[in-house]
Amino acid sequence: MDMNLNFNEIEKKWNAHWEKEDLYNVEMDISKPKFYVLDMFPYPSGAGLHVGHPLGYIASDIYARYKRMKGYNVLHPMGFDAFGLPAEEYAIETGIHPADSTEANIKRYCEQMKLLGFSFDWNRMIKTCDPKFYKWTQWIFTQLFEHYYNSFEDKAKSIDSLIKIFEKEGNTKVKARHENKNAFSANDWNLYSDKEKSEILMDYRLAYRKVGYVNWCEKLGTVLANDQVKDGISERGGHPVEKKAMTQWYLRITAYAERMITGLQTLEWSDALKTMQANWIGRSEGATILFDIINSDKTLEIYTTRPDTIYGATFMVLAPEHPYVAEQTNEHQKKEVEKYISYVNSRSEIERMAEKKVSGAFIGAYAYNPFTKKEIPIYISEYVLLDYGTGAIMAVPSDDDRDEAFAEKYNIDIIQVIDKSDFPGATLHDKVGKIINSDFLNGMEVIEAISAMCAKIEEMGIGEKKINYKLRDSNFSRQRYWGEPFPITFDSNNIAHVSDISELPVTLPHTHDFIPGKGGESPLSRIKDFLNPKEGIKRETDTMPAVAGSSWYHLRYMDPNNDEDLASAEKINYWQDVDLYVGGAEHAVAHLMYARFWHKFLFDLGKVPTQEPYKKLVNQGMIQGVIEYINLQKEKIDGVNRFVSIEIVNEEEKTQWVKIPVHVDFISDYGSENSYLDANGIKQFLDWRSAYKGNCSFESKKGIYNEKNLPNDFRLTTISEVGKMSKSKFNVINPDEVVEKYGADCFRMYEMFLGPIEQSKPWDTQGIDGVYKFLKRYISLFFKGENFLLSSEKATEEELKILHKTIKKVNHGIERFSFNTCVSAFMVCTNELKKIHSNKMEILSPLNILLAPFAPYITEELNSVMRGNSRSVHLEVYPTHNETYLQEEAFDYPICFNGKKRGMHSFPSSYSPKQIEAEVAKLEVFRKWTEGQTVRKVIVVPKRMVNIVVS
RNA sequence: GCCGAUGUGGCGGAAUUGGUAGACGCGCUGGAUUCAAAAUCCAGUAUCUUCGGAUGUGGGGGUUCGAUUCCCCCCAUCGGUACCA
Repeated sequence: MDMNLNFNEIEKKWNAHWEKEDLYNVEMDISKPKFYVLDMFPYPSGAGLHVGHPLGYIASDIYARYKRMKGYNVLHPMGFDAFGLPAEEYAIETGIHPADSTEANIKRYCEQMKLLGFSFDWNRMIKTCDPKFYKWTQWIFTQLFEHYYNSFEDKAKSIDSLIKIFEKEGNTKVKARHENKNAFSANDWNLYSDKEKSEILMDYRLAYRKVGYVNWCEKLGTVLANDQVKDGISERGGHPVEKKAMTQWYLRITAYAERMITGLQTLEWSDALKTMQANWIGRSEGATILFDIINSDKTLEIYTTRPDTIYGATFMVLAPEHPYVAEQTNEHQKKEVEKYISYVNSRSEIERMAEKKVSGAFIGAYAYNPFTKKEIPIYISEYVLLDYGTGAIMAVPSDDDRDEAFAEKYNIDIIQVIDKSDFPGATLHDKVGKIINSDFLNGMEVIEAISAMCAKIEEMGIGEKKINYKLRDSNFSRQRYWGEPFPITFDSNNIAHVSDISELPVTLPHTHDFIPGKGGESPLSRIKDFLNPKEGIKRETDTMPAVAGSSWYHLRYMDPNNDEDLASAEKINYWQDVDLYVGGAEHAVAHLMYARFWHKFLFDLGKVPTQEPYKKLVNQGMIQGVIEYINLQKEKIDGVNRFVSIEIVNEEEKTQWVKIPVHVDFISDYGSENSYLDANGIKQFLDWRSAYKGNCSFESKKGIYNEKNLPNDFRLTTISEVGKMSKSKFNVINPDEVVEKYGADCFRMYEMFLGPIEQSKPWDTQGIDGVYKFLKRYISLFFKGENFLLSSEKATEEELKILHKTIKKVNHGIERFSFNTCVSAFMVCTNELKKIHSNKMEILSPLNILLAPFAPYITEELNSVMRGNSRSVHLEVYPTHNETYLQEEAFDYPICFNGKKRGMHSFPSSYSPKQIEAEVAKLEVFRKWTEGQTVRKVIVVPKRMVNIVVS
């Protein structure tokens, strides 16, 4: 072995070795406790793995290796989230089939990941686009279709059992999550046609079809989920999005809203994430109240969280789309209402978000306030949303700022009903104060009044307590090619049927005609064999969204090749749930909500033994890239493009310049404040953007040059901005070159050394030399001169202290997920051992084991030389520290008076604080110091100080 | 607006969770080695200072013998979210 290790060589050697030995293969083993460490699997993008991806993978790998060495049976798999829009967009651009580009990207990702020495069990690799995998995604969908949510038992039950109830007693006694409120008897049910029955059942299913307003993106040719739309623009591609009524598949996630809220308490997730989820679900307690409409037999149902303020309700507001608008508007107001509705429809999503105007129209009808006994006008306004609550509100201008603004604009009475004078800091939203002007509620506190009013309306039979959620059922249809087909067929009556398990998977047909159809036609509808498998049978041609596969993939890793079940009961029972889940916070809502929902559903089916899929979750921060631009003058001068170094562009003229992004590969001093393009970089830039070739000038303090006469020391300073690493910003840094230069171990340790993994930070390689130096110094511990030489002498007390101190710090650091402090501990340890020229086997062997999860290659190599190729260092037991070596014989205690240091004294470190206190009192100096003062107390902080408090 | 997080040297960041703030690394300064460079090693590196100290963890107050850590108010940055009744 050579002291100047060739990292790339030993990486290749050990990778091959580990693969041959199948070192990281894991099987069920009931003799060991299990531990499941999971990374959010990546979407295999064309840009390859960038330096940000591995941040989480390295952390989870260290933890997985650590747990394995602690005696756990660790499941640590990796796979690919392979369905989705980007591959399809790429396919439309290039004609390359998504299956082919995805496969190529996966291959590249695998190679890159293997390079980094992760201990994944590659035998368990999964891809969501693999029919063997999506067979079970489809199967779960069939189960959602075949179940409804029984609110009485608070779990999903089969549709068959619901049909039996309908046949016996109709739907009046059924407590379930559904939308339609029409009641029917057993007799009614039995007389319904198949078509009618199927429509009623559809209203109960957990996977159902309905007409809904969806986010339609014409450019992408598909429907998008709410969280794929940002500011009225699609997250992917930035195209405009509009509301459109379409018949779509939905998943009744709202049925699980309550369980998803309560479940949060059991999770070891960050508070930030838990509140994000809680806000997304948006639970609110309130009541529905019925208001009679004057001169009509109809009643208007509203939802409010503040029934106590009903004496202040001076008008009603409906959503413009509310069904009553058409039937209750009187002749006189018709014109105005129609005008308002067309105004609302003309306003795009973006406009509505940008400017919130107070606007509305009176429909000419009145409602009867059952408490004030007054007739109050009914308005429509866009600030009331159709799909929240009942789509109608009682407006209390004294206690809601939107209602107040509306009342002011339309000159409606405002009646104060709450006296908040006892609560000076309280806002309109705070539920505090005394009720006034409210008859029987007068004098009550708000909280008290709410329950009194709830009781009253229930007694009067005009309303009831109700819990509402902001969470909406999730749209599950995409009119796209590259996704899981639905296991659904329609018969000649257009009744939907799910495929039997024997017919699964419904394979995605191979075609090159994957361009989205106009107006929401799915590409699959153009494939006749797929569309009409049999005479009179039509298949569903939409596909599932990308979140489908990732909602349950954690279970498939447990038993990835099972053709009989999504995973065998035995294996699910053994592996249970994910103990540690690591991934980016960008999936905080969508993916984690779906996964929790599906997991709970599978729990109801008895498929999984746990309520929650991911026990502990760590969100790694993003490693951002620096985007580099050069300045180009907007106007060409004599047909010449003028590029100017930023230090000579002055502030006022900034508007005359445009920023041209430059590929980071051409930049010198990348990531530093003074990054620049040198002459060579400019040449590369011109080869890359050949349109500028031969017609541009470059200017810096040095002077103006063209590409032909550029001096070698020319520098064009660039503008650096921190932003997401992305192919389109030309700032993706792949780990490959870093690994080639410094080695995988160094790359791993450097990424951990950057700081806490939860934090986002821009990538820079400024400090990587420090880690590289550390590794070289570490290796040099094992050498004397050029020769590998370790001493078998017994270790000294001092050496043992250094070792055990490090073991303690590293163990503690790993447990807290604070890997940067672990790396520091290794550096300190190496420096200290180096200083005393320690080269004892007894010290270096355990130290090497300690370092193994961080630097798997180097430690394996050293281990094999040290112990003669015996056993992989990764199969060793992780060292634990021995307290006795950490104790010092004596410790110098600063003696302080009221916190001020007055002297030092040495006490044996085995002394307890009490013993020290007694000893201090006996000291000669103590008497001298305390003369004439009262000693209030003596505080002994072990290994820190003795403080004497006097007054 | 609301919710959440963060704020410590020139920089990335430590601090055993209330106990000597600035570990470790980068950068910088000086030195050794070298014909020279790289590499390596050694020393120094918060600020002010009359060299005894004084001041310092975004700002202001509080609790405490003692606060980066706990409490209250304010400021800044980042992330999420928004007519949700």
